[in-house]
Amino acid sequence: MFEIQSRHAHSRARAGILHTRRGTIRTPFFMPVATQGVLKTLSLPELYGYEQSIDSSTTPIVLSNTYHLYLRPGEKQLQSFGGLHQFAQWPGIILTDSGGFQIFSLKKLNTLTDDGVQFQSHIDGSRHWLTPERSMEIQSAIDSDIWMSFDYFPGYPATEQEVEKSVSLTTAWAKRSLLWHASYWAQHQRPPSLLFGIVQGGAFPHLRKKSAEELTTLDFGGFAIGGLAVGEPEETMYQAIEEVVPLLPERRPRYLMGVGTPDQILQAVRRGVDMFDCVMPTRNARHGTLYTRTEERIVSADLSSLRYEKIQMRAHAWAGSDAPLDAYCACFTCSSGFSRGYLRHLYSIGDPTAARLGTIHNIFFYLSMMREMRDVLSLV
RNA sequence: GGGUCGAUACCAAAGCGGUCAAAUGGGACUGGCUGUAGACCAGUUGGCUUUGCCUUCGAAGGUUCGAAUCCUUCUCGGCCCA
Repeated sequence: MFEIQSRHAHSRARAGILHTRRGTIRTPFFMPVATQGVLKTLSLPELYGYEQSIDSSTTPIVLSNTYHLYLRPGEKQLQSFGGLHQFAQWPGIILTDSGGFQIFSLKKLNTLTDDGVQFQSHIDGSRHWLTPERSMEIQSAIDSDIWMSFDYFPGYPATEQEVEKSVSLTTAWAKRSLLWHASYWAQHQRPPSLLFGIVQGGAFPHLRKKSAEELTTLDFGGFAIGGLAVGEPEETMYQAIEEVVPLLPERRPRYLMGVGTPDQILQAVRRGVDMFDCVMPTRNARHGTLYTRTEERIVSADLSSLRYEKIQMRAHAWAGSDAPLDAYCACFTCSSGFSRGYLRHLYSIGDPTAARLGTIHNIFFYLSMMREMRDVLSLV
């Protein structure tokens, strides 16, 4: 399922190939976040084309979300369309988050029990139960290719007691997720989806260890590190990664959930992480922050640093500027010849086109950066 | 020419004797966004030697302990009558 192709001489970084039922992906990779089956301003077929144009040797992938798709359009519609791939016209790979993160991000709207969570919809206030089994069931309706087990993350900061509870609940729920997944695919002839477990434990080393040890006794297709980049110091996050990675099986992909900035991704790759997702490139694009290269290559040849700038497109500094957004970028936005002055104008008047052009560019930046990392790792 | 209403910070617009450097919008400027509820949120928007001081509410006078708020004249604008 996962093959390691090469290892970096000066870090734990590795290049590999993850086999899924819908194609293979080269690692390390980044998944754009299409929570509700769209990349907010960009349709999935558009994204597919962009992903392919950046690296044709790997299958495009996006992340989507169980909770959000359950509320709208709902399992029935997803099933009648034959899953999210057909519904959203996405021929690539889909990884679905389990909805566990929404226990945290929508915590004012739910009640936790050992069995699962009762959510109050953020849309109309209606009440819904989400359990490990329901999460699996919904992911089966979405028909995604990589499923995440239903986990519980208490937020940060959290007391040792709260984190302990999140670890034990996450392990219990991981077992239930795994059981459901196994029995579901035993009854179906199609190639099965992968199921990943999620390590919790917050900033407590012994709890991270406990969580990793408990989960790795289970037969997951990959392992995620959850509950990081939520307000803790960056150094704490790196320490947690360094503690957890050696406890995870070498022959399974490692996924750092929700991370992060370009630098954080590089640092995590160096610490042995293979997969990432983050709303940063897309949300920042909508809000006017764009990433640009300062040299032709973003990633340094020794995988030690990145060369880029983060710019505020709304800033007065760009008013009237005829400079290109990013002279080294091949994305639609950059190759169309728009000046920074014009792009600033679009952000300034609040036209949705600004969000679109910015999203295309930032996604290109992130995916190009990952491609460069893979290229560097493949050369060693 | 007569009458009448109005003139407040970048714009619009509250305030109608002290608690006003002046509500609220908009605009502008700065930031922030990390398994996406939120194409959003936050801060600043007269000056300074900033727990306070100075200048400001069309202009000039005046009343008052105290005026953006009351009075007089003027300037400009809207409306009505000639």
